Order: sequence, then structure tokens, then C-alpha cells
Amino acid sequence: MDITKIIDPLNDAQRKAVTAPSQAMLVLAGAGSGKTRVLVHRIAWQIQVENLSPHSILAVTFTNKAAKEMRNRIEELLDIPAHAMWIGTFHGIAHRLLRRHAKQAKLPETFQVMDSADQLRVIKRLLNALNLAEDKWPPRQVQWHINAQKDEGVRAKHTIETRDIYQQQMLAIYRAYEQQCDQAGLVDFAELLLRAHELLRDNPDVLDFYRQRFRQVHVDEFQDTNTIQYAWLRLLTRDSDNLFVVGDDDQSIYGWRGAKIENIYNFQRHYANHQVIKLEQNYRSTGNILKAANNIISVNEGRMGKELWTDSGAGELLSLYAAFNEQDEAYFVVERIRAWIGKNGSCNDVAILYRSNAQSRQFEEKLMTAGIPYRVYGGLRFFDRAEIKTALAYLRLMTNRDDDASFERIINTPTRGIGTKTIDDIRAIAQEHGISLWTAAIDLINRRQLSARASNALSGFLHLIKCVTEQSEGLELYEKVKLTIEKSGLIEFYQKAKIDNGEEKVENLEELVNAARSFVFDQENEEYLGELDMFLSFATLESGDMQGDDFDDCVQLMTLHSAKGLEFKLVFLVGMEEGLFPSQQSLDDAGRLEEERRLCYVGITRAMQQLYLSYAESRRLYGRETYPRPSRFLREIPAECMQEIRMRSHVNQPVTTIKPKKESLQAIGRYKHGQRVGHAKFGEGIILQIEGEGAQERVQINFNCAPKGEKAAGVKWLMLAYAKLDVL
DNA sequence: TTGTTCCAGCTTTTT
DNA sequence: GCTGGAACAA
Repeated sequence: MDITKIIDPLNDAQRKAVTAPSQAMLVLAGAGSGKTRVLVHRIAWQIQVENLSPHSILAVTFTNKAAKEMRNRIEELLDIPAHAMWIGTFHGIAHRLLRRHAKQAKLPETFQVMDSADQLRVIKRLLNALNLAEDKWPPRQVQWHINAQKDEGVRAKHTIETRDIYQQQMLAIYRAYEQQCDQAGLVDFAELLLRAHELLRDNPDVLDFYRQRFRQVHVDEFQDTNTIQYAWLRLLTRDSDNLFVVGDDDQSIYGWRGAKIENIYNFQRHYANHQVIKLEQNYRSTGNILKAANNIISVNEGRMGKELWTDSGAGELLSLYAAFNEQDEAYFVVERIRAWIGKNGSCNDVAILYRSNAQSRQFEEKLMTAGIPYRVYGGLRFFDRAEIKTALAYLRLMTNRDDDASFERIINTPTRGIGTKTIDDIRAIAQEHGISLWTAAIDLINRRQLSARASNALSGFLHLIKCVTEQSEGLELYEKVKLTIEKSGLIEFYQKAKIDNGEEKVENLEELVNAARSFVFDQENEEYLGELDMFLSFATLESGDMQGDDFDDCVQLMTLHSAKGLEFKLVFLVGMEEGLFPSQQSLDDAGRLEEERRLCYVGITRAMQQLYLSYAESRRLYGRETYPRPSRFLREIPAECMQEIRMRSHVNQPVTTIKPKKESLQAIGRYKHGQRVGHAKFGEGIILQIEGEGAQERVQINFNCAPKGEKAAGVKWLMLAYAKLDVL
């Protein structure tokens, strides 16, 4: 047996973690210390040396990308196919469990997963049905509240009654939302985790089965786990001490979305026989970069304590640039990138990191002008595009008629003459009888209360879905998708010149067919469901994977959050200003400030060779000129590892552009200020203002004398070209 | 149904 | 100051 391949590439600490006997283990892995390597080699070790079957391995990550990478590296190292191992995201694994045990999880076999956007739509519809004003109950806040409850493992029925009116109402919404999802067979992301936890908790036979099966459980990025994820891990591994977690408390940057750093402490409490191993040798960055990182993070209180070191030398000094304004900052960065390229540097090795997405604009513009290829992370993803989601909604409704969210999405897309009135009627019936929209629609037609036109349109829609479902029977997956897209009329709908980027949308739909064609149906593992259902789940759970390949040689632009886990030879950390980074919202909360500091630590440790930090002395923010102070984090970097870069000669002085005001408030023709006019619908009123010219000319009128039986319309702007006004 | 105006909001993101 | 969504007029 050749174990040198597994242990030779490791340093002492790594080897200790990899070869330790089976026990609970916490590996505190600093940035760039070979965290993934330890996980991969640990699993390889267990299979090869401890003769553990791949079947007994469970490895959980947060992103599909990380899961994929882990799988690939294990396959490479062991030279065996790794599909017997369960390697996936928390959500992916939970999903698989729920599919296998749908019945015990009290879910319909064809349940579907909805993403956050779908969830928001369901909530909006619910608020509407409950007659709650959206400005008083902001859907996003409701969504946040529901997800936060689920992340904590709290069901509506568990919540203790309170006197607080707000809490009561929220609870009522939560309850209604749960009911709605159950009825439609829909499961949101948080629900996947919560349900999977309940499945194991309430079904001892199921729990036993998996506890027997998974002899070793591995977790990546453990510091990012939330309450329910940890509880789930706990169920699977308690009493067996077979939990191997890797994480870094200093890189915990997702507290705001429920990640519980406390889980690291809980782990140490719950697994009495655990071992802690720290990985502190860094293989990524120069000594100076690490010095800066160590210094910054040491300001935080309550760390587990870790200090990164390298034996590869100090390297170049960090550079700090004080830009005149945000324009100048962008010029500077582009200038340096140009120099880098001039020295045969590759664009792929360069990243511009910022705190908030809005900051990317300046850099995009300047890079564009300079003709340097770039890529901005975090844009709209393929499966999130409206046309794709619509097409998928057709497919979803085909496999599950109760999917109300999909039903609503496509009932009149493309437009087929089913208006608000008809849809409202369907909703009313559905709600009254507690049935799905689909059934309610059939009911509505049978009642013969609809106008002939509406009735035809509606039965046309129902018929369409039935037809496509029948016709697609027995077809290949991609043929099903193709047929659906064609029959639904989506292609023609988007081909009409009227729709923005219609051409592109059609192309995307065609791309969806390709995606279906290349979708690999892992029948061995997923015998529990049809191919179409698996494809739909894939679309919501693993869509991120489809995102652009980094084959092109581009400069990478992204937020600090999305940079976690990546590395670049040359890094620009821009916008180092109080109020931006650390962000305004975290300034008055010590805990959040520490998270910002960890974020800074993450940013700095992305750099391998060279790190530039910059701030602007003046910045346009929300339309206002601001004069921010340099970020406190800059002061936390030891002076001796940083050099300041002088202003260059060509710095732009501020140019105050004087915009000519092009409002000519001349009263032309027969309308004058104070003129009394009449309108067919709004009655009589007085002209308050006139502006614009020609076709754009419009008037502001105070309608204070309404037609009989109506309320006065008040102040309105009307286009003169359209409004029929009588001069009185 | 469509095009426009109005208005709030304005960190970070994966699944 | 820009942007996305809602509200409104036609």
C-alpha cells in the first residue's frame, strides 16, 4: 500500500491531523494553510489506511464549488471514482435525505425546492391574501424573519405566544407561510435543513441507519455553520466522536446570515475527547503580507489564537495609496495593472477587492477604457434569469400541479389574455377551499361564471400544460425542455422586437436545452425520482456551478466576501475608508466591527505576492461628496511593512461640471399658469405648473372640483399631448 | 398591456 | 445620484 502519496506532501501539523485515530477533531486552519488539503488527505487516509469504505464517508461543505473541488481532489489522490462518498453542501445532502425519505419527512414525493426569489414571491402573495400592507410588513423583512426562525430550528407551532402585536402578526404570517408551502409541495432553502434535522430527530430508524452508515463525518468551513446545521451534525455524530471539522474563527464573516461562531466552542464542549490542531504555516503569502494580517486580526478579542508564518521570506512591502477621489483611485489601480501586464503578468492573477458591489463601477469603466479584460463576480446567474425561471416554472407545473408559485408565474406569461380579475377569482376559490390554484382554476371554469373570453383563455392554458405533459412523456430530458419552451410560446414571446434583449433571452432558453442535454442523471444515487425532477432541483440547488468558466484571462473584480477561499498574486484592496470599510452600519457595534476586521483579514490574506491598499480622500457617495477618514484597519498594519505611494503628476483636479438646466417653464399656447381647465375624468382644476416642450410638454393641475359623485382627484401631472383638456 | 413617473433605499451571499 | 419596483395614466 502506497501511503507516501498521502502523507509526504504534508507538514507536521497537517500530518498529525490527517493520521490521527478516529476521534472528534477540530482543525483550526489559518488562511492559506492547506485546509482543503488536510480534508482531502484525511479522507484518503481513512479509506486507504484504515480501510474505511468510501460508502461510509460523509463530507459537507457550504458551496457546490468546494464540494466539487474536494471530490475531484480525492479522486485524483486515490485514483478511484468517489461517487460512493456523500460529498456535498449542507443543502444538497439535506435534499438527498428528504428525497429518500420523503414520506417520513412528511413531504410529497414530487416536492420541489424554491430559491429565495421564489420564496419572496410566495410571501408577497401571502401578505396580499392576508390583507397586510406591504409597507407595514415589508416582504423582505418577513422573509428574513421566517428564515431566521428556521435557521434556529423554530417552527411556528413552537413559538411561545407573546403579547407583542408585532410578534403575533409575524407568527401568524409564519404559520400561514408554512401551510402554504406544505400545500404546494414547496421547500425553501432553510426548510431543507430544518426538515432534514426533524427527519433524523423524529425517526429513530432513519437516524440509526445513517449513523451506522456514516462512520466518518467531515465538515469544511465549520465556523460558518448555523444552529440547525450544527444540530444536524450533532444528531449524526453524537456518542460516536466521528466528527472532523475544519475551520478558522478568524475568517468567520457570515455572522449576519446566521453563522454561529459559538459552534466552535460548542463543539469543544460537546465532544469531550476532541483534539484541536492548529495549522499556522502559510503557503500562500509573503512574510510582509502575513505580518500585516496577523497584526490586524490580533486587535480582535476572544479569538482562539493563531499566528500565520511562512518560510518563504518577507517579499515586497505592501503599498498604500491615498487617492484624491474615487476616480483617481481607479486610475491608479488600472495604471498598476497595466504595469503588471507590461511585465508579462497575467490578468487572472489580479484581483480588485471591495466592500460593496457598488464600488465596482469606477473600476469597470477605467478597465474598459484601458482595454483590459475583466470579470465582475456576483452578477445575475444563469438559472436566476427571468426567462430561465419562467421556463423552469412550466416544467415544474408539469411535474407538480400543486406548485402555486410556478402556476402564478406562468399563467399569463407569455400573455394569453388572463387578467388580474381572473387570477384574483382563482386565488379566492383556492383560498376558500384550501385547494391549489390549478384545481381552483378547473373549478372556476366548471362554474361557468367567467366571460367566454376569459374562460377560453384559462382552459387554453390548462390544456397547454396537460398537452405538453402528455407529449413529453417518454422523451429525453432535453427534448422535454425543448418541447416545453416551444409549446409555451416563450420563444415567440421573446422574439418580438418589443422586449428588451429578446434576442439574448431566446439564446438563453436555447442554452437551457443544452444544459438539460448535458445534465448527468446519477441514477445510482438518485433512484428515487424522475430525471426531470432531479434536473429542476439541480437548477435551484446547484445553479452556481453553471457560472462562467475562468478560462479567459481577466482581471477579477469581487467583494471581499466572495473572495474568501481564493488567492491572487496581485491584490488591490480598495476603498479603505471609515464608513465604507468598516461599513457605516457596523461602526457602533463592537461585535460587528470585529466581523469587519475579520473581513479585512480575509482580504489581505488573498494576496500571494503583492498587496496594494488604497483609499480616497474624497468620494461621491449617494450623490453627495464625502470626505471619509482612512480606515482604522490601515493604522493596524505595522508601518515597517508598508510603503506610501506618492501622488503622481497627472492626478485629476476636480472638475466642477455645471449642468445647464434645461427646464423652460414657459407657458406656451393656450395653457397658462392659473388657467382653469376641465378633464373628462378628473373634473375641473387649476394649472399650477407647465414644463417641457412639444411632445414632452406637461402640466400640473390641481383638480379641486370633481365630477358628480366622485372624490376630488387632487394634484396631478398630465402630458399635454395625451390629456384632453378643455379651457374654461 | 405598456410606458412613465414616483419613491424608497442604499453592505456583505449561498443554498 | 442611481436603481428597481410600485403606482398610475392612457
